[in-house]
Amino acid sequence: MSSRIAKDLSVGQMAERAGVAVSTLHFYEAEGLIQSWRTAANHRRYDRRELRRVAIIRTAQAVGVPLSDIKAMLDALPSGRITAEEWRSAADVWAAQLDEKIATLQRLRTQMGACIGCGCLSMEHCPLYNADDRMGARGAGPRRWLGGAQEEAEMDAGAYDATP
Amino acid sequence: MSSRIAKDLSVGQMAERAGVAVSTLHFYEAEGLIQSWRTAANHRRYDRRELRRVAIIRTAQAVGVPLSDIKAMLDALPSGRITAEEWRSAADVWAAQLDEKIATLQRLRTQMGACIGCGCLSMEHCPLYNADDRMGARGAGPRRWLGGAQEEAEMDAGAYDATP
DNA sequence: CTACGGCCTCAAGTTCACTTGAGGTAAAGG
DNA sequence: CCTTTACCTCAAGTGAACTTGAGGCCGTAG
Repeated sequence: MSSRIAKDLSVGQMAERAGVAVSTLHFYEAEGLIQSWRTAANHRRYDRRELRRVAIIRTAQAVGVPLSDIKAMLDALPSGRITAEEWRSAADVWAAQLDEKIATLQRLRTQMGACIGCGCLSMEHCPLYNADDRMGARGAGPRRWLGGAQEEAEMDAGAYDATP
Repeated sequence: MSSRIAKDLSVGQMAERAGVAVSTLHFYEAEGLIQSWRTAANHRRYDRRELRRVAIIRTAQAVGVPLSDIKAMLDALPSGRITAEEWRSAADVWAAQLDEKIATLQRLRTQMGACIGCGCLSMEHCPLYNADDRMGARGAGPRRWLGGAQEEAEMDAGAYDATP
C-alpha cells in the first residue's frame, strides 16, 4: 500500500534512463502516449512503469510503426495495473502486424541476398511486392508503410542495353 | 543489340505498375533514386529495371529505412548492368542492418507476447532496449531509428499503486 | 542574496517524404 | 479546329515527429 513517491522519476531522470530527450517526453505526454503526475512545484513525476512504455514506443518506431498506431495499441490497455490477460490480448493485436513487418524485412533481405543478389535480374516470380501492408496512406505528407494497392505488380524480365 | 525502346515505360505506366503516384516518381528521380531518359517531347521513359528499384525503395521504407540510406545503398551499385558479385556486396552491407531490424522486431514481438505478456510487469532482464541501432540522430527533425545512446537502460521492478 | 541548475509553458522552426497547384507543351481523337 | 489526355516544371503546402527558443518559477550552494 505504501506508495514510495520518492521512487518516481523526474523528467530529466526519465530522459536519461530511456535514452531520449526531455522534449521528447514532453511531446509524448502531450500526445497522450505516456502519463505523469505533478509535484507541488508543478514538476512532472513519472511512475517507473512509464519507462517500459517509452521502451516500447521507441522500439516500435525503430521499425517504422507510426506513433498513431502505437498510441492506439497503448490506449487499448487499461491505465492502472494490467493483468496478464489484458497484455496478451493487446499483444495479439500487434503480433499480426509485427509478423507482417518481420516478413517484409525478411523478404527484403532475401531479395537483396538471393533473388536479386543472384544477378539474374529477373523478377518474374518476385515475392518482394507481396507486401500489401496498407496501414497509413490517408491524407498528404509522407506515406509510411507501403500503403498503395500494389495490384498485380507484374514485372517481366528481359535484357536491355541502357538506352541513353 | 536491338534495344527495344518501345518497351520502356512512361511515368504513368511506371506509377501504375509500381503502385506509387506519378509525383512520387518525379520526386525519386529528383532525389537521384531512379533514372530515366527523355523522349523528343521531353517525356520520361523508364527502363523496366527501374521498377525493381522502386520495389526495393518501397519495401525498405515500409520497415523504416530512410531514403538517404536507401540511396546510399543504391548509389553503391554501378549504374548499368549489375553483376551477381556487385549485388552480393551491396546486399551484404544491408544484411547486417536488416538483421538488426529483424531482431528488433522479434524482440518487440516477444516482449509483447511473453516478457510483458506474462503479466509479471518486471523488466529486470528485459532485452528490449538492447537495440542500439544508431543510424540517424544528426540534426533536428524526427529521429528515425532508435538513434539514442540508450546506455544502461536499467529499469527495476516493483509494485506501485498508480499515485494520482 | 544572487547565481545556478532544473523544471515549466507555449510558439515557432526543422527534416523527411511527399502532394498539390499553377501554368504550359504536344500528340491524338471527334 | 478544338478538346482531351498525358506529360512537363517549379513553387509552395502538408503531416509526422520532434527540437529550439524565449521567458519565467523554484530551491539550494556559495
